[in-house]
Amino acid sequence: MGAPKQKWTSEEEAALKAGVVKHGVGKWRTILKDPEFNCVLYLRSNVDLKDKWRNLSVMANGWTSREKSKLAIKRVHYQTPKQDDNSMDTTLVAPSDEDIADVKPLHVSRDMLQITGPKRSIVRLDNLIMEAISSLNEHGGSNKTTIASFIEDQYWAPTDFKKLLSAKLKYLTSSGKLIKVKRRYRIAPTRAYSDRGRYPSMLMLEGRHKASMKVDKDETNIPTKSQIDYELAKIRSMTAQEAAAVAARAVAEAEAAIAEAEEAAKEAEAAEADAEAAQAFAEAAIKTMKGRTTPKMMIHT
DNA sequence: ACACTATTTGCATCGGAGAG
DNA sequence: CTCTCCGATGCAAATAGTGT
Repeated sequence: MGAPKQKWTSEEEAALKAGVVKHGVGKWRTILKDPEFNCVLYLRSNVDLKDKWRNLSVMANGWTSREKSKLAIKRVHYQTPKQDDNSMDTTLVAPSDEDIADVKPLHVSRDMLQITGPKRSIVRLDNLIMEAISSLNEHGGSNKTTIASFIEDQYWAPTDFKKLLSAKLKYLTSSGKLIKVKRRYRIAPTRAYSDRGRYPSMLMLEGRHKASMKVDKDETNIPTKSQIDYELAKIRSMTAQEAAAVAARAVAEAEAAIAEAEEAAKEAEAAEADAEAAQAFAEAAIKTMKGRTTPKMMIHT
């Protein structure tokens, strides 16, 4: 074929993984534009990134090249619910059995479950939770136990699944994707800018995006174009060793971020446990009160 | 000026070719 | 057989053009 094969170096692989951790799967252009990874990946195109990620995913799942061609990254066609992994639109349109949710190398995030079925291998817990709530379709939402049972019935869950689930529920609630009422979770209405399935990204820097920029500036730290140009110029002048060092640093930072997130999840879980204990105590107290009062005097809660 | 439609542009995926 | 490259394709957003 045209260009000679350019084998992926470990630095490039690391940068790609770090990029996916930072920006998510499918954000190839964004990863490429990120000054943190561009120094290593500047020789690659967005298609290259996608291809390599496909390969990594296949390897991580132990599929052969034959299976790969049929199964590798078949999933809901990207555009239909075009979105970030965290977007909740997936939950509204539950994937069919034919679909394969995000296929990712296992080490990128522990926030996924292995699935015993022949087609699915790894899906994000976020999506499973949304799928569970949506499928259960219980009036007033579903509680944690029901959601856990639903997921465990269908998928292989890791030993610390309950912990992960609590943390994730907490996170989804705090981020507004779920609404928690009396220990039941239900899906929150779709947010404005996710209805097109696109989250703000570096692409917004491009001229034609500027006019329509709706991003809350307090939430994003978007560098100016000149800053990016400067970074890119700096990066391009680096030697291979320097570039590799920058990539390694990027990976280390990404790993640190993951560790931090996991720590935060643990704290969230502990907080939730406390809250649940308090609620249980309150309910017990109310029951006691009810037992002591005549029906006429019962306080309506 | 505004609304609507057509065209262009950018990005992502799929699936196959072929070098190594 | 694996891994990379590449063409075809589809979708969404931006932009240009046109009518009222």
